Amino acid sequence: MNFKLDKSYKLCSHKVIEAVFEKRQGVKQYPIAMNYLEIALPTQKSLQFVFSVPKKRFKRAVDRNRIKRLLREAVRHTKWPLEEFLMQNQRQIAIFIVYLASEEMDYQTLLTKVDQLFQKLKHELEKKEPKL
RNA sequence: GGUGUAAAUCAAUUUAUCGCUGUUCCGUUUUAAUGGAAGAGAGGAAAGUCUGGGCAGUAUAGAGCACCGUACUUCCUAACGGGAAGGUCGUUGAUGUGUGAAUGUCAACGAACAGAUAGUGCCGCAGAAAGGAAAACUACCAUGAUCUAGACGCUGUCUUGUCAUGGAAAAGGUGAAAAGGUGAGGUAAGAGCUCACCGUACCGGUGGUGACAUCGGUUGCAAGGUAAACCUUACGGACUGAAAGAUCAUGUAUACCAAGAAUUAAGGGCUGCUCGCUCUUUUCGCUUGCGAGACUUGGAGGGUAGAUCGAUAGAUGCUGACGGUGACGUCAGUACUAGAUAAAUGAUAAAUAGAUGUGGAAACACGGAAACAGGACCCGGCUUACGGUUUAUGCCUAUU
RNA sequence: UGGCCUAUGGUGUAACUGGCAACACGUCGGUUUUUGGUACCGAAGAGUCUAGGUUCGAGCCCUAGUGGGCCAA
Repeated sequence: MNFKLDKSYKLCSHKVIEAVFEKRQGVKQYPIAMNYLEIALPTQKSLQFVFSVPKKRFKRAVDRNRIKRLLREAVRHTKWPLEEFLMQNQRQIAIFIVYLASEEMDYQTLLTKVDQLFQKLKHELEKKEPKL
């Protein structure tokens, strides 16, 4: 089980991010939305993430940073089943995570939500496999 | 005890597990990945972007105007619109002196605090009049007239009214503001008309680096407010902004450079037309001034996306001595690796300690890191947000 | 990151050089109509984003803050 989440998991390429939003594939579980796309990434990792908290809802940088840190912590603990599944099948996906709520939530609820989302995502990817 | 002001100071600590971003060291292999260890990792405002610099690039012979900024004095500083000390003025409180107008002392707080006889503008409504020493509503005084009414001592006199001419600028009302103030003399009534005192202006002496202070004198007091209205004076200011800029890699326009050649081109004017003469063009606010020019050949390389540098040891902090009223300066010692890039400091569990608060007579119990807030080239300030602790001090209240 | 603009009834805009905050639409009441609309008559509704300052007087001038918007890659 890999609990690491270092720089190589960070999605930076403008082109890939734009592509993710053009496809509009996503799973949602309040207060989090994940847009994803299966695409060849310039890394050996099978996953890359963007964490986003809108400035319109959270005016202060302190609040945005705090929520992003909590999300990153939750993802770090729950991503391993999905990552192993992708590694076995030699697939790569980019994920754009957006925080939708306008209030800060505690770590435990975020952890369960993120876990549920990754399970959903895994199901959808399993369904799609035959097409490829 | 309450409340205000000023200054100083803190912005939790420890352990375990799982992680994040740099640095150093030791390994592994496919040399760009990966494993391990050590040590480092947000603020007093990191914020607002209001300012001053460093740094970088571009521009610039010089001068004037325009534009922008600053504005009591002296000093500090790399510099400042910042700071220190001082001056003046104002407000409030306390307390004196004087018949009064005024004025002294103490304390706290505040001041965008140069110039209003350089000029221009504005001052609504109200009011006679709002800036020209002007005006005359009520009221005042004098002289004349007699159409009014009344009294008496009745050919007249007096009082009152009305009208006319003149005096005066005191009183009233208006207004934010009405042209020195108080007291006395003076006068037909009045008036700095005169006098004393007060205020103010000017001149001179003394003290101070200076703003100013103080003393004395004077044919002055006739000319308000507004410069956060235009403006005047003095001083200062080139522009851009790390997304600056440099290097690497990629490899192409005619902006750039050099040489050659040429004195040409476009538009306007003079003329019926051509030639010719003459003016303008450009330097990006304008003028003056100084320069340049179409074309050909050669050189040199633009944009997009990316990497590295720029980029973290400095006008640095702390301690001590000396100089200075102080801001601050000098010397000595000592300490200090944040450096990310859609952007690192987190999560979980426990312990220590723990303000306000709640209950209680007290002991104590409960409760629980909590306010404002997250670097983005770096420093000096200012402003704004905000929790606690300590010290000093003004005012109010209570007790002794 | 740097620069600039703006805020006025419920909505959209005025208010010139500082001097009683105006207009349209909408809202409400009435008249007309069998009823509704149209039309006509009338009324209410801001004290100018917030806090200070300058001034006799501030929507306007100055300072600080808050919200909204725009430009530069």
